[in-house]
Order: sequence, then C-alpha cells, then structure tokens
Amino acid sequence: MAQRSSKSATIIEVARQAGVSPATAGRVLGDYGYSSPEVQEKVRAAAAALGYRPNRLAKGLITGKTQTIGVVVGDIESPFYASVLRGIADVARGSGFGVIVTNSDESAEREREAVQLLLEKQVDGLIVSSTCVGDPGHLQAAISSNCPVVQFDRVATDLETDTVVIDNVAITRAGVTKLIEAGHRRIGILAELAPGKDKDLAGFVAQADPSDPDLYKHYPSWQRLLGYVEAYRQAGIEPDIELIRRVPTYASAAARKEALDLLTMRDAPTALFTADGLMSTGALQAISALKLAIPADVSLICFDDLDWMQFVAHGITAISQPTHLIGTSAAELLLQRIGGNASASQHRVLAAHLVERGSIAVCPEEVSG
Amino acid sequence: MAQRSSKSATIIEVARQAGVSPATAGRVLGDYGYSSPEVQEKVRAAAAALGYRPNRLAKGLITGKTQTIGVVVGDIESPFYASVLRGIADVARGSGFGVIVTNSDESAEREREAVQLLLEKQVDGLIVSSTCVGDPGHLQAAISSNCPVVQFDRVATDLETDTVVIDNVAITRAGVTKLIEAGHRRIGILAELAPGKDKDLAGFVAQADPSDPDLYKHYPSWQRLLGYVEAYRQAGIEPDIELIRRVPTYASAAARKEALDLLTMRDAPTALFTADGLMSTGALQAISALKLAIPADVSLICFDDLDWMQFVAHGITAISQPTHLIGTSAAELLLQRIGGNASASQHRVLAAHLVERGSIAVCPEEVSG
DNA sequence: TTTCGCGTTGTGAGCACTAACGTTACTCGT
DNA sequence: ACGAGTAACGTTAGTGCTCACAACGCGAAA
Repeated sequence: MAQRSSKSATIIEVARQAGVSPATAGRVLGDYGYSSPEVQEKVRAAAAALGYRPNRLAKGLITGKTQTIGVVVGDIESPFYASVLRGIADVARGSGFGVIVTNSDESAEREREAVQLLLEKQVDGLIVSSTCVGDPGHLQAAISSNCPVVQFDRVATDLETDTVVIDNVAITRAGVTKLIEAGHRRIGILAELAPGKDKDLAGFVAQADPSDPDLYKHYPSWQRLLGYVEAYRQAGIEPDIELIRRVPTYASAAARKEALDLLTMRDAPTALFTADGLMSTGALQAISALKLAIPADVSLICFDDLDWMQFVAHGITAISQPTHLIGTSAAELLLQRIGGNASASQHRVLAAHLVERGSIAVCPEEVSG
Repeated sequence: MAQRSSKSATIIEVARQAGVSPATAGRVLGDYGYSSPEVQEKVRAAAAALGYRPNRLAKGLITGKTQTIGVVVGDIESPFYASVLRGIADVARGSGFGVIVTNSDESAEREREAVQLLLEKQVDGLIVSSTCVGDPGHLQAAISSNCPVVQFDRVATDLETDTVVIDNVAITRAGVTKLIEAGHRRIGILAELAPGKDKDLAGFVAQADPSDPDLYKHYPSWQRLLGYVEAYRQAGIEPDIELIRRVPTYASAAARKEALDLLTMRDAPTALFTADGLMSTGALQAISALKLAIPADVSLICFDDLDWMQFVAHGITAISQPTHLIGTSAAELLLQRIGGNASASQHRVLAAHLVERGSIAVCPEEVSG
C-alpha cells in the first residue's frame, strides 16, 4: 500500500512500525551488517506498507558516496557526444549510478562552472571532454578532492587521469592516403582547429611532427590535420596551405561557407576531407548548392559516420568512431577508480575504422594526365 | 590558495578560521539572513583560503530541495530527445539546476526503475516522455510525494501534470494533404505504432475519430496515423490499409525492410510519409538501395527535420518540430511548479511546421491521366 | 563451569548544513 | 525615558541515514 501523504516515510517510521531499532531497519533495507530472517521480513513488510523510499541524500552525506557521476561535454545535441553519453549512461545504469549531464558549449568558463556544480553535488567521479586542455585547474581540483576524472576525446596530458581516445592521426592518414592513391593531389580539408585563432597554421604544418608535444595536438581536429599532412608527406607531396580551411565558428553554416569558398576557388580541390560531423554537414550543403556530383565532381571522406552517409549519393566513405564504446570504456574506467582502483593511469586508444563506400573516384586529371 | 588535502573544508572549519559561528558563516556563504560587511569579508576570505566548496547534499537534506531535475527519455541518442534534452539543460543551467538523465529504451520497467532512482535522489521535479501512458502509477507516486512532473511528446492524460506536445494530427494532415494535392492517391506511411502489437489497425483506421479518447491516440505515431487518415477522408478517398506499414521493432533496419517491401509491392505507392526520424532513415536506405529518384520515382514527406534533409536529393520536405522549445517549455513549466506554482495544469501545444523542399513531384499517373 | 566467538540487536555519535529561536546592541519615535 | 523594532550573531536542534561500539544470548570448545 503506497503512502498518500506528501512527505514520504523515513527509516525511523519503518523501524517503529516493524518494532525494531532504526539501525536494524537500516541494516535490512541497506543490505549491510547482520539481521535475522524474521526481522528482515518484518522490516520489509513495514517498508512496503509505508511506501518507504530511501533518501540517498542522507546516505550520501554519511558514506561520502552519491552513486552519481558527472559528465561534461561540449553539446549533447551533437551525435558524437550523444552516443558517448549513451554508452556512459548504459554502464552507469548497470551499476545503479545516476548521470548528471552538462554542456560546456566549448566555453572554458562554463566548463569550470559545470565542474564546480558537479563537485558541490558530490558526484563520485567525472567524465569530461575538456575545452581547456591547457588550463585544467578545475579538473586538478576535482582529483585533489578525491573525485576521479576520466577524460575522452580531448585530453589535458599534464593531468593524472585515465583517458579514452582514438588514434586520430593514423586513421586520418589512412583515409587521406586513400584519396591520394586514387590520384588526388589537391585535397581540401575542413576542420575546426580551435582554440587559438592566432595559432600559426603555416608553422604548424611546416613543422608537423607527431612526436612533438605541442598543446594543439591534444585537440582532435589538429590531430586530424596532422594525419592529413602526414599522408601528403608520405606520398612525397607538400600540402598546399590554401587547401586547409579553418572554420571560424563551430557551426555547419560556417563550414558550408568555407566549403563553398574552397570548391569555387581557382584550382579547386578534386577531393575533400571533413574533420567531423558538423564539417561534413556543411560540406554536403555546399556540394548540394553547387550541384556537384559525388564522386564524379568531387571525392569525399568524412570523419564520423553519420546516419545519412550510407544513402547519400553512392554512399559516403567515412571514418567511424566507436562512440558508444568510448562512453562505456570511460564509464568502466571511472567506476573502477570509484571502486578504489589506485593503479597508474590507464590510457585507452580505441580503433576507428574506415567505412568504404562510393564517394571516392579516380581523379580525372590523373586519368587524362 | 586551494586545499591540497583529500577531504575538502566544511563550513565549520571556515567559521573557525574566520572566528565566527558556523551559522554566521552559513549566512554569509549561503546568502541568507543578516551579516555585516566586515564579517562577510572575513568569512569569504577564510572560505577562499581553505578552498571551501559547499556540500549540496547536506543543504538538500535540510531544505528538501536538491536543485536537480530528473529526465526520462526513450533514448538520448535520438536527435529528437537529444535536442529536447538540450533545451531542458539550457533552462536548468540558467537557474542553477543540474539534470540527471536516464534512458528508458521504451521499456516500462526501466522507466519505473529510473523514476524510482530519481525520486530516491530527491530530485525536485521530473520531465518524462513516458513509455507507459496507460499505467502511470510511478508518476502518480512522484506527484503524491510532492515531486512535480511535466510530460512531453507522450502524455498519460489521466495524470494531473503539465504537458508539452505538438499537434501531430493537424500537421500530419497538412503534410499528407500536400501529397494528395500533388495528385498522389497511393501514399505509403511508415510508423512505429507501438505499443500493442495486437491492436486492430484496420479497426483503428475504420473508426478513426480525433475526439475519441482512445489510449493509442496518446502516442504520437498513432496521432500521425490519424492525421494521415483524416487527410484522405477530407479528400474524399478511403485509405488503403495495405499502404499503412507498422514497423515491428523500433530501428532503422526494420523500417528499411518495411519500406523495401512497400516500394516493391504490386501497385506500389507513388509517395511516402515517414512518421519519425528512424522511419525516415530506413526509408531513405530503401529508396537508395532500389536506386529510386526523389521525387521523380517517389515523393516523400518526413516527420522530423533532420540535418541531412536539406541536401539529400533536391531537399526533403519535412515536418519540423520545435524540439529545443519543447525542452525549454517543459523545463520552464517544471521550474514554476518547483517554485511553488500550484495553479491548474497547463497544457502547451506547440506549433510544428512544414519545411517545403524538393521531394514532392506531381504524381505521374495524374499527369498522364 | 568458564571462556571464547559469533550472530544479532540497540545506542549514540555524527555527516554538513540550515532553520528556528534567543540574545544582545543599537536606533527611532513619542 | 521607554517600548518597539531591527540588525547581527550565537546556540541548539534537527535533516535521514550509517557506522563504531557495546551488549546480549547462545552454542561450542577448553
């Protein structure tokens, strides 16, 4: 019989109803310590009769554990983050954990506020794709107060946390190499390449070196650019800086604009590489607006395998990230830490793979040449 | 100077450091009651020095408010729910609230578990798109324990809650009417039409009546079917039950299969209406596999305006839901309730609109006929 | 019988914080 | 001059629960 009243029953009322002490009732309901079968039955019956619902706040206050993990992502609306979050939520649910989600909107300040809020809510751990890998003081603060952190996608390396990433450089190199093998020499690349508008793109490309611990390399889009440059160098070609397009604001409209510009320039590229889902959407808008055919007029490889890539044109060749697995891995690592695992930081590098479809044609100039 | 130690400082330590009582420190830091400027400064200085971070659990335990709202959706990975969630999160953040998200996977049992967990965590309110509109006992329990509930998309009408929905019947009727006006007489419809596999589809269509308070009408996909049927009847045509396809499992692969079947049947439809994003994706897969051209071979209207609909073929005409607004509205209504608003339930019906693109052609048979 | 140990239960403290109330000092109006 | 009002602060109790500890009974081992 459920309780009708507005205030729900406490464990003390259950105990009184069952004729035992609150501690005993707690032992039965909380499933710890000792209790005899007879008492268990009495307590459970009383709890059911009163519609007792444990108050996890009180429990958390005393145990120091809330069974809640906090997640900070750029934007849950993005398919990438949504899928990662789904993975996290699945693992969390399996262990009786709740998940508090916050969007940083790629703003360092919002991210800090979010982390602060989550810590005040006493989350047991944090999963973060940090906007500010160069200034992770807020994450360090979390770790210092015994709140383990797992980073994914973007990682601040001078932070002692578990991490889950994919090998952006290698998979991008593989993808761009496919285009080069098809004879393409002028391959445009569309990437966010945040933060730091002042960053010297030409300098970065010139001295591109995967072993260099440059801060910008911690951002996936810069890593993907690195893979792009490496693919060129491996083929003995020098990349043309004109073909590397930085999208000033992280939105498909901006990507579309940049793609339009790229595709209508003098000596336009014969192929395109897009560094993430938003870039892909923008590129497709531009290609559609220009009434170009894929792959007859322009070849294409997209980072992130979105739903529509299997049926647009003759299928879009894409790099597929194991998004769900990123989420489950991050959550599993975090739960291990919460469970007390104090071993050295684990760094998981998951495999992305190329989904070959019909968006790569042999370069016409190659054919005629 | 931030604290290095693992346990963070409490308000008592701050008070001691500042030379005041815990209550006074609480008043300063919690911004309630009275306190002199001098004391405020001392306390704030002490708090900063100790790296004090308020414990919201303790605060919540005593005030009965956690500044947290719980959200239950089918699947955060779906663009619809992701966008609604984004709206909720935006409003929540603006008011200093956290958001705990859970997926029900369209399972009534999981939904009940999720609600139970959220109530145990003492959320101040719940936003739910319920799977089990016919058996909302768990939601009634929430309301009874003073936890306001706002429903969106799907609503259990015999529950006294605020609701946020769109007018599925009207907008679908408008969309299908466009197809009929273009001369199409055989329009296939792809819809989930859960729950109740035993539900008599033919009977539902035969007696389709928008004023009938049938349980199934509370589900958007059934409502959309109703709009479809009404569009036919308004045009003086009787819908062909063969063209109404129920997708047995809610996945794009199943939708694809059903669409393939539909498009290759004898007397195949000349146009298609898809009742949500997953159906649209499945339909496009089928159309692509059959190498049909849109709209030359088949016209199309899709419910839910997904990213790719602006650049696929000549653009896909779509029904666009104000997803973000659904989320913000639901969150605003909930925050009002949490704030103490006890007026009668509000039922918001938001406007969806038709985004006309290039996926509707005049029916060829109409032209020749 | 004594001693030990174990299962079982109750008692009391305390987690970090806020609300209610009491006390003090001070101001103001008449 | 005196009561009322108010600002500022402290004391205390209480939020719902868990944990350490003590106490007790009972059977087995010494």
